[in-house]
Amino acid sequence: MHAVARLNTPRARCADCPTRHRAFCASCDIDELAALDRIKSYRTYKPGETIAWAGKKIGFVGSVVEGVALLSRTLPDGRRQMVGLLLPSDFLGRPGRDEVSFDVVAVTTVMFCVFRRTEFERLVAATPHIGQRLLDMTLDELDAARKWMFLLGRKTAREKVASLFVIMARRDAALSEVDPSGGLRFPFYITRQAMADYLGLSIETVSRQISALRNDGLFEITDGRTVLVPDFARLIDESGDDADGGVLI
Amino acid sequence: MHAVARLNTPRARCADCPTRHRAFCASCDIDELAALDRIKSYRTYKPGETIAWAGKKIGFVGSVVEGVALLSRTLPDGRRQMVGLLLPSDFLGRPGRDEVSFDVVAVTTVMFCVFRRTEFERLVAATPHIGQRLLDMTLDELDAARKWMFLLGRKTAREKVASLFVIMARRDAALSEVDPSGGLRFPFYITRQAMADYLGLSIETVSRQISALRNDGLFEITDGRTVLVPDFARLIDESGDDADGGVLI
DNA sequence: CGCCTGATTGACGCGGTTCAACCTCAGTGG
DNA sequence: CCACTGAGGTTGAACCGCGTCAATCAGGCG
Repeated sequence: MHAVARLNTPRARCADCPTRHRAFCASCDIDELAALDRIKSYRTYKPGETIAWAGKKIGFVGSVVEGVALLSRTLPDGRRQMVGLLLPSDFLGRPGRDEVSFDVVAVTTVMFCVFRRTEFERLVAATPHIGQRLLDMTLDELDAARKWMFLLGRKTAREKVASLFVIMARRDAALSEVDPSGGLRFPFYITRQAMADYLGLSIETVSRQISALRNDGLFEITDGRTVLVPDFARLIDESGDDADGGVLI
Repeated sequence: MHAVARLNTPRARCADCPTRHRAFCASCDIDELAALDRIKSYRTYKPGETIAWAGKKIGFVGSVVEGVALLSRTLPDGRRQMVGLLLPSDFLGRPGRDEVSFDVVAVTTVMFCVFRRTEFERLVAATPHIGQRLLDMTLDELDAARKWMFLLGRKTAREKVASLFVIMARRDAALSEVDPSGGLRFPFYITRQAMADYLGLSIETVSRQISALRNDGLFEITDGRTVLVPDFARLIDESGDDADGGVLI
């Protein structure tokens, strides 16, 4: 489904894009943005829609403008592992290869700013700092993936669940620019199934660990969608990360 | 320890480097190699030596010329997870940041071709296709890390161990350019501890699974250092990867 | 020979999965 | 208005895979 209707909104101009200063184009100047404007288009996906299949071709590359998508791999017997998240400003696809390695599925409605792959490759070749920015973003993702590997390989169920709440709190605090060190409150919409896929656990274990952490006073869940953390430092303790910030993302 | 002695060997010239066509400099021309020759130096580390500590600064960036190093993270309570491998042609460090996120330890004697970070950054800015090559290599590493996440999160101990043998076989076959589909034979020097750190298991479980796979005829270990796989397809079956090649690295 | 490091094997128990029952809540339609 | 339904979540009970602890073994080296 193409977001034709949106092409006339202010968002259609790169200079007004909400991800203008974080996406692959962060370091582009006015002229370069104009060049992007000429070759980009928008594409949106509905919640649950598959954006790309593991091992299959996608003809485009693109940057998330709004919404959330996730990368995962599923075995024929049903085992599923989430391996990454696409948030606004994250990039999907790579220059020089036309297939993706993982299933990409929209969680919310997702809007991408997309380019034909060959056209984008030409652009990168002509605009070196786009490549540099992509390199920087990719290195950050690699670090995050490796920290995640630690969680999957070595943390207990309780630590995994606590880690996830720490991450969600951090991410929310980063968006709303609140200091997360004291008590804090944030919304959460993720299902138990998604948490389980993320953490390499079963949904039952996730549910039990959430109950246990709640009983131990590490957080409350009011009205089912809002988490309230009275003492963030205690939650971090439970997450099993050492002091120097070995925290995901 | 600096490999001063080696500076007069043929290897000291980039054009003769064994990683010439695979490392970050793969797409450099003669003139660019000459520029690299001018600012590079070599540095070697002994087996077991720590090359960099997680969260600490390293003043240089560099490319592995020979040997093996590994990236890992260890918690104060001793839990350890390997999160990556540095093989010849792999790159350590990143432009624009002077600390590493993981411990880097030499497994064998490792020789790096190193650059001062600031100098390397200038080089990347002046030579765009170096950045592009780094991006490509980093994207490959990211894919590998994500496949590894699947292994850590969802595979059984038996599948993990089988996967590791598949990987070692593939890597050896790639080096010696032998078709791995039939029976094959390759050396292995990795300790149980390293395998356990790699797979997110205990050494005892690794040992038991190796015995089980051996008893089931999936491979033999002659003389303690050589693995013999009579039927590679069967081993792949046991690794739990689906057909389309969801295999690490 | 004794020592040390790495590997194997067994016994045991715990943490997390599996299977299953039940609960809540939001639609939906009579 | 309430019964019905289905999806997501919680909780319990039983099982078992893997970690832990410990004993033993094999090989390399002084």
